[in-house]
Amino acid sequence: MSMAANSKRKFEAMRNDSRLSRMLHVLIHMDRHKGAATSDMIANMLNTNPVVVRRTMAGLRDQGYVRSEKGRGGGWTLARKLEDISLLDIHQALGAPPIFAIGLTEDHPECLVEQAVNSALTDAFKEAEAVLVARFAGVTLADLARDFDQRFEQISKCR
Amino acid sequence: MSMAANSKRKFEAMRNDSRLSRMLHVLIHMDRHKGAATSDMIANMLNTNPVVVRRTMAGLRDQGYVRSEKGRGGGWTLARKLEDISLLDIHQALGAPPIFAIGLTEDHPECLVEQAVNSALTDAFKEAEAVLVARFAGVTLADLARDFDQRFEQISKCR
DNA sequence: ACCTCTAGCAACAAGAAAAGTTACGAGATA
DNA sequence: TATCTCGTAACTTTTCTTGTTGCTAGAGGT
Repeated sequence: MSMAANSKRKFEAMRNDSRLSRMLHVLIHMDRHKGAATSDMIANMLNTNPVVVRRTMAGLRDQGYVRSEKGRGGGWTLARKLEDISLLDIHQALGAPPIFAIGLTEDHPECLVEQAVNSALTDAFKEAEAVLVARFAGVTLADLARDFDQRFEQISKCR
Repeated sequence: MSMAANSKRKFEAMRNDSRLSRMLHVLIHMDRHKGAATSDMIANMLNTNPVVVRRTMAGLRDQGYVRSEKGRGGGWTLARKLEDISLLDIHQALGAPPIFAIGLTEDHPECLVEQAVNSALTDAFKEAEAVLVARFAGVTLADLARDFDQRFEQISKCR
């Protein structure tokens, strides 16, 4: 029963890039778990498969946020404290994928109308992106963990 | 030579939704053009084909920003003045497509960690979206046209 | 030594989404 | 009536991301 792990969700092919959300989820769980988490375990948690996990976590490893160890007893461990990892860090470790689903056209670079349109749109997008990046930079995984604690407390109280 | 129009760009299938950019481009040109623009003409301008143009412009027509007329001499005309159309109007007329390429996960709605993560992310996205929407609402097509005029003037001066 | 567990990696398959395409219908005008 | 034009449905193409398989290599335990 060692390698009976993966594949649950076959369809429903993700219109959005949910890697950031997933990695944040995983990292916080890793912090609590204490002990290496195997790709298989993580894949189960995310309803995906171990190869996808390794693929995605590779970026985090390269940036020094997690470590991976081969062999028996190996797996993934946090390489930093949660308070030293921001949402922006993880976003960038994932390769800073495009934030916006809306894009510009470059069909007629010399067209002054196109230039005016693109200029207005890029200004707006840059402004929104700056806000998002600032937000991401200002939130650490420790903040999320604290939020978790509060939610847990809240639920405990209600019983 | 009447119907030798469409298809230039076969490949390069658009990673982003560029409909907003394209429609803005078209609308401003329509304002200058004076006279109905056929889907074929517009398709040529955008390096696409007439059916895609109709499909996209349908939303703008339904919201009253443009009119379409069938038959000889028909085509598309502006139904409002440029100063009465904002970028936000067009975005919404296109069905308010998703702005962000990054999404959340709902794998474990009961998981408090996931809740904490999603809460932080949605807050950030909402804030960024509010900024973008405010920007879009504050810019009219007339503003873009003015920007065009300035660029044109600039170029004329440089000669 | 050998066996098992683990990540790393490359290559391929699958599924979905957006755009492109084809085909035909309906209205308008000469 | 012939032709131009949009309206629309159905199908195809292209591309992206993820999922999957198969193999290599390293790390322990037995």
